[in-house]
Amino acid sequence: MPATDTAARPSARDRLLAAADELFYAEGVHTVGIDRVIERAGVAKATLYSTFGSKDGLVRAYLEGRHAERRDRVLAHVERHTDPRERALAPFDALDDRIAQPGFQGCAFVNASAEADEGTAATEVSREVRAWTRALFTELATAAGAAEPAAVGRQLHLLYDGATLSARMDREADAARAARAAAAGILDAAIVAGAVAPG
Amino acid sequence: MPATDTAARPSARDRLLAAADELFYAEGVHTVGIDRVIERAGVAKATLYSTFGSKDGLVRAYLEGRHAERRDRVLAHVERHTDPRERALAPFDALDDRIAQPGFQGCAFVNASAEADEGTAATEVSREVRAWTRALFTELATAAGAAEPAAVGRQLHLLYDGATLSARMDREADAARAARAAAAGILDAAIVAGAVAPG
DNA sequence: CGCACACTAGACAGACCGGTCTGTTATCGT
DNA sequence: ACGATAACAGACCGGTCTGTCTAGTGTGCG
Repeated sequence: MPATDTAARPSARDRLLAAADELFYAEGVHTVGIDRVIERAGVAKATLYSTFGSKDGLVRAYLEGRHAERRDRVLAHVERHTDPRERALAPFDALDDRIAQPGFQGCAFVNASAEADEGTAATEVSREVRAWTRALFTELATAAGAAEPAAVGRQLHLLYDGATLSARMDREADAARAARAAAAGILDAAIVAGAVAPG
Repeated sequence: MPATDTAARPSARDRLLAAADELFYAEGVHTVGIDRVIERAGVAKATLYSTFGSKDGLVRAYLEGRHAERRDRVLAHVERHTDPRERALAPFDALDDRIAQPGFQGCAFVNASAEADEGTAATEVSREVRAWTRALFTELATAAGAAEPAAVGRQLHLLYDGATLSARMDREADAARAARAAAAGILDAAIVAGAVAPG
């Protein structure tokens, strides 16, 4: 168990994953070849293939790592609030943080699946991620007492996607805040409607 | 001038462009190689390079063709209406038509520039397209008497992007209609605000 | 006719791709 | 001390990529 060493060099797996994360996100899954990844990781090619099986396996691990990070970051923002309205808008604050980070390149899942074939890691992980995001917004809209939580959750999701895309394509730093403002309007209208027309 | 022939076979240029449009859009600019394009077009490789200079030149021509098509389609929908509110929402109807078309694969510009380097045709044409779209929404919001037309135009643009993305990623056929409903809410709130607080 | 031009077919170059394999070194538990 | 395990470096494979080049074929025009 070499990971037990104090202050030890990260395992080959971790170094591969870190290198893949940086290169794949910055330059694209298709653009970056295996050789660049193993060079940055300081790892032999055989180790990559015995660890991840294929390039697609590495891509899957990279995307699942991104998904876990995003989930944690978004939920952390949500759980800072108790007011359900604030909780429903919190994902936009999480996105705002992300956009402000140097090297922001948009949604890793959208980028990776833009030209991916069916049945590859990119399309499969993306499907999970999108389902999770949609469910989150729907839950938050329900908790906020929106009249039609499924429809409202979906509209929040549209704005969330639009902001991510605009931040990437237009390099506009305040895209998430613009989306948040629009989301607040939609949400408030739906909450009022829900209160006005109770069961 | 061989194009003068009645019912003649399209020129090599047109066949190349048609083949590129189908293949690049369906499978991606990176995925599809030159050989597949020239095979489908029934054209020699030398002809491609004497006509477009490089693959990137062909990609540029493909994307500019997509831009022209989109511009015409959106403007046609806008000009069906005289009511400025309906005009501002018309792009969502145009998008709804597009999504319903078989083989819809999302935004060609987003897909092409997902993993494109700076300075390539994909990033350059995408920049133009996005500026045009933003200007359109801002104009339409202004004409509709929205209180803050720049902010409203931007929010409509966010929803437009989100709907395009969701239709592609989630295969939801009514994404444009959901976005249109949200846009209508935002627009109406802004028009009321504009009327309530006049110059 | 003869010339210019646009096109076709396909070999070729040089780089890069994902993936396999060989051989070596170091570190572990026993 | 010893065998197993994991990692290393890097050659190698078949295939694909963009782009160039040669050579031959029609076709319209003066």
